Order: sequence, then structure tokens, then C-alpha cells
Amino acid sequence: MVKKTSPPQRREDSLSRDRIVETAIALLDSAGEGGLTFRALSQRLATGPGAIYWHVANKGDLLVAACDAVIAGVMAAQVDAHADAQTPEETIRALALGMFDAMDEHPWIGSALFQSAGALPTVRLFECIGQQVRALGAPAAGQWSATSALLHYILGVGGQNAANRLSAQTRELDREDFLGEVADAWSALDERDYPFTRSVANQLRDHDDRGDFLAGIDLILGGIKALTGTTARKRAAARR
Amino acid sequence: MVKKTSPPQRREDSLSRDRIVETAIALLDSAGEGGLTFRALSQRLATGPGAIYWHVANKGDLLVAACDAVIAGVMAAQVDAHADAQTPEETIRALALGMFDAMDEHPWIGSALFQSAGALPTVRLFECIGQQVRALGAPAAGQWSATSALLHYILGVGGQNAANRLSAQTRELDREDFLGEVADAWSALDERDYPFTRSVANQLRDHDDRGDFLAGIDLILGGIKALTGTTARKRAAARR
DNA sequence: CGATGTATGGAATGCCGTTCCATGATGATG
DNA sequence: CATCATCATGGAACGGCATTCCATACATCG
Repeated sequence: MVKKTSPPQRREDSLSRDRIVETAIALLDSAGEGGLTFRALSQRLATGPGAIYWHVANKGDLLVAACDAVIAGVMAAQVDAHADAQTPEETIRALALGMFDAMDEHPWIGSALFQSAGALPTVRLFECIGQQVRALGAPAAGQWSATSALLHYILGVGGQNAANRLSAQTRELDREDFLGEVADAWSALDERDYPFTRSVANQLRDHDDRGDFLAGIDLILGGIKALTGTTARKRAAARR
Repeated sequence: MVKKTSPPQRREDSLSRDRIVETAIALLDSAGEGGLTFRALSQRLATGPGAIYWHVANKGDLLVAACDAVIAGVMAAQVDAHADAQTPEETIRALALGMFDAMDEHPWIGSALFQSAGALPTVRLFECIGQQVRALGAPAAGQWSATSALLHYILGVGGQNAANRLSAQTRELDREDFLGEVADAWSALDERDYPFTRSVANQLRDHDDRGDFLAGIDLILGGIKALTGTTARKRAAARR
């Protein structure tokens, strides 16, 4: 057996994975995706870049850890807040909105989740959704694809929103001006080639991100419900 | 008035935006997302990095242009192949599968589309989907959110697939081994915390990406159909 | 009091996007 | 044909990044 049993604290102000991740999140929140550099991080932690690598494998690892810390918080909040009876449908809606709000507060999560495909943060989300889809009574064969669809949709919206934020921030515009510019660009498109986009350009100008997001969730839920109905009917028919 | 009227070709082998974009796509296809560097690009084009900047604003611009070239091809193929009568539903399915296949062939598109949020490539896709959603007879108020939902779902799947590819490639695994490892990891999760994920771990092992993707599209289409039905009924009721 | 493995932080490396600038090529002008 | 402004090129140089290396300090154990 190895020695181990090392008393956790060596120094008062010692570095630790948790403290690094915590600082990384603060850095990402305040300076955006591009704000996380090992130089800035080591400065905030009053150390050198080399020391950080003792606790963290590389930048990707750090980003996944930061992402996971936030996601774990959101999932836990869901469990706490809605432990009491609620329909699975309502729970999925609340869960999705929780993710939306988290991605709104920490825009970098949207893109970070794509770099950590299949890793812990995504699995947490997948599990939470899957449990509710199962509770929804979706046919066993469709649970996998229904859960995947919800997950991909949530990640898609998050990623796209994050990208929009980044683009707006790069060009030093606030949300309203940014949407205004895009709407103007859409209105200026050729009527023959882009009739639909032109016609909805004004809806873009003052649309409700959160509401639209939820509408998409509801569409998928509607599709799942239609599916369960059909299968239930088929099963009933087979039983006769 | 300025002089202008410059004859397009100065030299036979002259650089041009198109040639640069073309080479960039080849580079991305062969070497992956990280393979596109101005150094590698200038080498393939037998020139210096500075010359490229005469035709292209920066790396982001180049990536968007490469993305747009591919997307434009996919959209055009859709129009050509399905100009004849088809239900909007079938057209949307074909369109989505076209995007899926394109993202499968050029994995970098998945992530590139996130960096070009709101830019031309996304708008092309949005327009194509929107026209079909409209043709589907979705209520006017829901066309925006239905189109957005489909778009976000498609981009979500593409991004996630691209991330998986990248992760597998980094660890030098082929698709099967990669899925196997993830499935093993899922099976090893705690039964109490991850019952759903554990239970579908084996479905992951040999699932059909394309089929699952289409199943998600169908869920959203199902939701839209349910929506149009309700509204149509409401309208009919109001008319009585 | 050494010895040992843990932990640190600063210096050095190599690659990247981007900029700069001296120079070549081109077509219009006289 | 000579001149010239403009378009276009490509190589060198800059600053910033993730990452690695290594000399050193620390806490604990024998």
C-alpha cells in the first residue's frame, strides 16, 4: 500500500483544484470566453503558470471542470426546488429554463459544453432529462431519442446564444443594438431569395429569447406526447 | 467617378478569395479544425501569410466563408433534387438529412457554424427551413419559433457530433472504440445517481446517429403538427 | 537532522494570428 | 515608349498563447 494519508492543508493559502476552478469561473464570467488564460489565472492566484498544471491537466480539462461546477449547481437546484410532486412535463420545462438561465448568466458555458461532449457535465444533464422522459411514459424505444433530442436542442440554443453574445461583445454592441443590426441586415436581403427571413426580421427585433426557447421545448414535448399516444393506442389495439 | 474596370485576372496563378476558401476547406477536411492555420494555408498556396490577408479579413472571416461555401452547396442540392412536388414535411426531413450528411463529411462545420452565428450560412439554413415551415401551414405566430427550434436542433446535433469526432480523434480512436469507451464509462456510473444513463448505455454502443437525428426532427415536426391542428380547430370554432 | 516525495513559480519553447513593409506586377496616362 | 499610381505579393517581425522544464521550497517521516 502507498503511504498517502496526507493531511489536506499544507499551507493556509495553498493552491487547490477547487480554488483554481472557482477563480477560472470568475475570470470567465468577468472577461468572457477569451478571458481565461493561464497567465491571467496565475496572476489572480498569485502564482506561476507551472503551479496550476500540478492540479489541472490542461486548459480543456479546466474548462470542463468549470462547466461541471456550474451544471452540477443547476441540477442540484432543480432537485431541491421540485422534489415535491409535479408533472414530468413541468419538471422538464423547469429544468430547461434553469439551463437557459445558467447559460444566460455564464455565456461561456454554451461553447464550453461543446468542447466537453460526452464528459461529465453533459451526462448530468442527459440523466436529469432522461429520468423525466421516462416518467413521462414515453415508449421504451423512444426514450433514448427523445432525451437526445431535448439535450441537443438545449445545447444548440445555448451555443447559438453564446455565439451571439460573443459577436455582439466583439463589436461592442449591447443586445438591443446587435439585434437591430441583424434585423436591418435581414430586411435588406433580396426579397426573391429570402422571403421568409425578411418577413420575420421585425419579430427578431424585440423577440423574447427565453419564451422562444421554451416554445421549442414545448414543440418537442408535444412530439413526444403524440408518440406516446400513438404507441399506447397501438399497444391497446394489439391487446384486443 | 473612379477608374475601376479592372480586368479580373492579372496572372494565371493569381491568388483569389475563391481559391483561398477552396484550399481552406481542403485543409479543414484533411487535418481537422486545428489544421487550418495561415502558415499551412500559405504553404499550400505557395505564398506568404501576408498575401492571404489581402483577400480575407481574418481567420474568422475565412471560416465563415468556408462554411458558407459548403452550406450553399447543400441548400442548392436540396432545391435541385426536390423541385418537384413533395410535402413540406418530407422536404424538411431531406433538408435536415442533407445538413447532417454535410456535417458528417466536414465535421468542422458543426463548430464553425457557432462562430458565425447570425451570419450568412445560418441565414441560408434558416430561410430554407422557414419556407417549409410556412408551407406546412403552421400558424403565423408559431412559424418563428418552430423554425428557430428546428435550426437550433440541427446545429446542436451538428456541434455535438463534431465535438465527439474531435474528442475521438484527439485520443486516436475510431468511432466504434470511442463509443465503446463512453458506453463503458456510462455503465460504470453509480446506479443510484445515474439510473437512466446506465440503462441506455448499451443503446449507445451501436446506435444509429443518422436515425436518431431524424427521430428528433420528427418529434419537432410532430409538435408543430399538433400545434397547427389545435389552431386550425380554434379558428374553425371561432368561425362557427 | 537528513531524506523523500509533494508542491511551487518563473523562465524558456514553439506555435499561432496578425501586422508591417519592401518589392514586383499591371494597366492607364502622357 | 516612359512614367506612374495602384493592386498585389511574400517574407520578416511582433506579441500572446498553452505548455514544458527545472531549480527550489516545503512538510512529513525515519
